[in-house]
Amino acid sequence: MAWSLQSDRPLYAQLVGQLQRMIVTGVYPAGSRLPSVRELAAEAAVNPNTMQRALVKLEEDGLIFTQRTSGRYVTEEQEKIMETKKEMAEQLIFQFMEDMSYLGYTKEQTMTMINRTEEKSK
Amino acid sequence: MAWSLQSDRPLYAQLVGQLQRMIVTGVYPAGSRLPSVRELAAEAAVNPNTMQRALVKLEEDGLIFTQRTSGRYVTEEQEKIMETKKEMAEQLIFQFMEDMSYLGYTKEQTMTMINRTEEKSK
DNA sequence: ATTATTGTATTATGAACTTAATACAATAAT
DNA sequence: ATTATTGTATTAAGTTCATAATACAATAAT
Repeated sequence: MAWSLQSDRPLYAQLVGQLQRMIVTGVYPAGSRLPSVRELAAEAAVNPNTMQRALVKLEEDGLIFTQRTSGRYVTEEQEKIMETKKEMAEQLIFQFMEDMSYLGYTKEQTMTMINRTEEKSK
Repeated sequence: MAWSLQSDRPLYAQLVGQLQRMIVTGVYPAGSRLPSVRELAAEAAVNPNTMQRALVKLEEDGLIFTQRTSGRYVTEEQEKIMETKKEMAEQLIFQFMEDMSYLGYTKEQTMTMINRTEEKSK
């Protein structure tokens, strides 16, 4: 899963989302060490300050913690991670259904349209 | 449908989306006149310059046109409007399914989760 | 003990966005 | 004919965002 960044949203906000995604999908498992700020920034091709800002936000949310000069680590609490994943999915669903509703589509109509789409290959 | 604006995206971009939505859902029917820039800006509680920017974008997309000093009008082409609505829905679905896929959910799993949600009341 | 890496902080610069305050030409309304 | 409303343009100011270039203390690695 590459870093996909657009231009119509603040970078740091997008980084938060992508890092969350990497954590809840096991790219960085519970308890594992994250690459350093500088490494992550290089990977995502952004300024270290910007990556730092995203990481601080993740720490505020309790998804990662900092070990003084050793680096940052994903929380040990597997439950916290699973809960975050669930919340992310629920938020996606809620927002999507609301958007479709605003466009005038009922749940049934939306389901029908989804069924006609191609499954994303792995 | 009220103006719901957040802070993590440029205002004018959000205004474009909301205006599109109002047009494709018939709040402003084909051929009808839009409120003036100043009126729309007041409604949305934004600066006229910002609303102007959004309207220019809508005009570039061919959804509205300008009559010199009389005001702006929704396109007469009903097909154009329906097509836009369809594109908006397809874009929502594609993005949603991709996001869910990134979280590790298959189409079937996603459908199941949607089925468990409450239908939004009208 | 020395070196390298860690997170963190600071200052400066520029771009994008938004608001504010006007102003003007064209024309619809009166 | 006069007035009001229309889209449009301009200039200034402030905020947020992002990058760049450093610097420093703590500590892991050597």
